[in-house]
Amino acid sequence: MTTPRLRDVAERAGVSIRTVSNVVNGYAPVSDEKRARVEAAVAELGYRPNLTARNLKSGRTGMLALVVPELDVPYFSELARAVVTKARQHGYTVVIDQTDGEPDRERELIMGDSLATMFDGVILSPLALSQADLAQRDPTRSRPLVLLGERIAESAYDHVAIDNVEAARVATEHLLDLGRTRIAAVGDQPWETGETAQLRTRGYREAHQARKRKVDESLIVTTRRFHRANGAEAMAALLQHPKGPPDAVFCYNDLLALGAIRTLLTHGVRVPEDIAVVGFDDIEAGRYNTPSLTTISPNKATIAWLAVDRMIARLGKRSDSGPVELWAPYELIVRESTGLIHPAVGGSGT
Amino acid sequence: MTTPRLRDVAERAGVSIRTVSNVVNGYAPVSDEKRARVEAAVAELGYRPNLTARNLKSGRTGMLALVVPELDVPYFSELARAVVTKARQHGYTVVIDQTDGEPDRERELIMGDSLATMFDGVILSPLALSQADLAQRDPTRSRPLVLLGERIAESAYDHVAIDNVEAARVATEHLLDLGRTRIAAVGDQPWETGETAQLRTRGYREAHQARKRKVDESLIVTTRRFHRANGAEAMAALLQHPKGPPDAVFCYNDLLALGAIRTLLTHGVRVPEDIAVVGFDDIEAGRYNTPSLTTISPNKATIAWLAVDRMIARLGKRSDSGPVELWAPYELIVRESTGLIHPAVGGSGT
DNA sequence: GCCCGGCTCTGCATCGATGCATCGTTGAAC
DNA sequence: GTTCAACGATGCATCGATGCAGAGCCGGGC
Repeated sequence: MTTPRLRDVAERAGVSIRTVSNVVNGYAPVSDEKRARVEAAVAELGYRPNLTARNLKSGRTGMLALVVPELDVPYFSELARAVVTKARQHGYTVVIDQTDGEPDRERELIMGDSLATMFDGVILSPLALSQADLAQRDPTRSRPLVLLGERIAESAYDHVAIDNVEAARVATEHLLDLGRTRIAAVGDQPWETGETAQLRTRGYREAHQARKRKVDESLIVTTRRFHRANGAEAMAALLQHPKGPPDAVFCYNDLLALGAIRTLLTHGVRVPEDIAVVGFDDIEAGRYNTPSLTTISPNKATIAWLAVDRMIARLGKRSDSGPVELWAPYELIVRESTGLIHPAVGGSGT
Repeated sequence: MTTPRLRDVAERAGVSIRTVSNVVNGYAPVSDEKRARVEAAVAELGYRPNLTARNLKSGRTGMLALVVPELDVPYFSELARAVVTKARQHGYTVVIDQTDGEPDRERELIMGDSLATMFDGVILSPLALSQADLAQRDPTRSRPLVLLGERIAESAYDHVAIDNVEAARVATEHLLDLGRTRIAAVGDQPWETGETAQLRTRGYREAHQARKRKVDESLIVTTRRFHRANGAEAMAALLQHPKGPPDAVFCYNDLLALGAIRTLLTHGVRVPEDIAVVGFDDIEAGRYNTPSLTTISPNKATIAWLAVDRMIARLGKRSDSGPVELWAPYELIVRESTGLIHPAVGGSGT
């Protein structure tokens, strides 16, 4: 048995296709009698409107794509949740796609057929995509694109981010204020797609500069990715440092920090007494870790809110108001990994 | 400027619409000359096929919906990743939707218009949906639906799960084998939508029965949800138990266990010396926790694999072969929280 | 009694692409 | 030289719904 169409309902109710459409959509005035007949027919046949057809006619799908590198990275899944929730309030469905950081996959989603017709717009957290890729897009003819994160500052697109340099400086200064002198930085990525990491490294340097302290380049550790395993590995290497281990570590995200802490604890190093650790992102796992994790907390709800609002605005008006840069707030949350001992369990620290 | 259509390309290339379609899709043989002309026109105009129109004609969208309760729960995001990856290999795009456990939202996705026309099928991990809701669906006329998890065993749909009763029994027996005598169970949900939890409670009971031990009902703790906060709270309550704290805890998922461990450590209770803890799900956070978490590890890759394969099969053939039940393997992974001290950092335990 | 305005309701065209039948041309086979 | 198959290319109908213009009918006003 096939799905009933508007036409089937019309035949059964003895009215025109158009009238059924009107009833279903609550459009024009319809006499009570016909309305009742149509509604009965709809119920009997179990009619459901075909959204694909509707989309074809209207040119809009009511779907937004959210493209993130990895779904099982808490920062992204928490952010995704916020975006989905916010977009739903505006009547949009969000399709989440993960790229695994593959350039081809990101490119396909931004340039490809899907975006052109399946989604009304895309919110992208680029990882591998280069400036060149984005420049190749023709903004005047493409669907709206909102970028999340720091990259591609001078691009032709709206973008939402926090001030990574400043936030990294705040995190580093916190460690300096604790009297730590040999502060390692874990997570630098001195290559094309590591722009966010590079900004954090800059903040790390600025903090030292502001305090008139010299940066020990050998304490800046590169990691291929931002996972727990990378943090654990980097920390193991730091413990072997020729001048001895550092007395503090600024990790460029919470996963790196949690991996690093794991390594420290298994080696009998005390956190924060021997080595203090700061993370970045404020994921839930950090709040419940022992020791709980001091971290930079970007306001994910605000990021999601700004990104979705921006997208809605783009979708609404025809006026091309030029690319907009939006900054979301963040805060340093001090927990046990830098000295605060045993707060209320799971305390948010806010 | 508007998006070019097949027709625009045809005009520019001086051929028929149909020929352009053939070139774009690589269908029928086309002379090299016309092919070149068409390809040039496509490139010049920047033509992209309209997927909505294509979908309308073909009746398929190439999209599957994966519906989970909460995206930022690691178990689901890890599972989602596996499903997305697997489905992509079959040429399907997966749309992930979270329901926040709201019955209405789940119902809408299963019964509503979107499924009827926007997705070729749905893989659902039901939380709030009742048997009655599912029974109301007409399986013969709806799109394929594959259920994940334990619920609704006798439904009319394919379903993929692990043997929760047996797995819970294995986890509990592991604690009994360690010589623990007062084993708490954290996460029971004795209400309609808590079927998975109830199965785990059954396994917990069976383990005691098999060992000829009596269950202390006051050690079975109910939690509203399965988050870290719930585990922390439940553990705090258990520490106040009139007969004193238990000497082991079986938590119904890893988040509960991590929350519980956090509470224990902040109260100066040693894990596993004073209280051993077992979790369920094997999320990455448990591997890097200190102490690392002993847990039941359902094979998520297999679950995703089975679910997607089943879906593909349903989409392929017309034959209604009746609902299929598929069981995915699991294993107990012993780590520090039940006694294994300092394995290789991040060791998977496999 | 006639005309006009408003309210219902309808048919046709359209969104952009594909399935199918067909038509003209060419080359090979007899 | 004729027949026929294969090939290349095309037009029309169609997928399911909505926009638009207008038809039919009713009642009210003069």
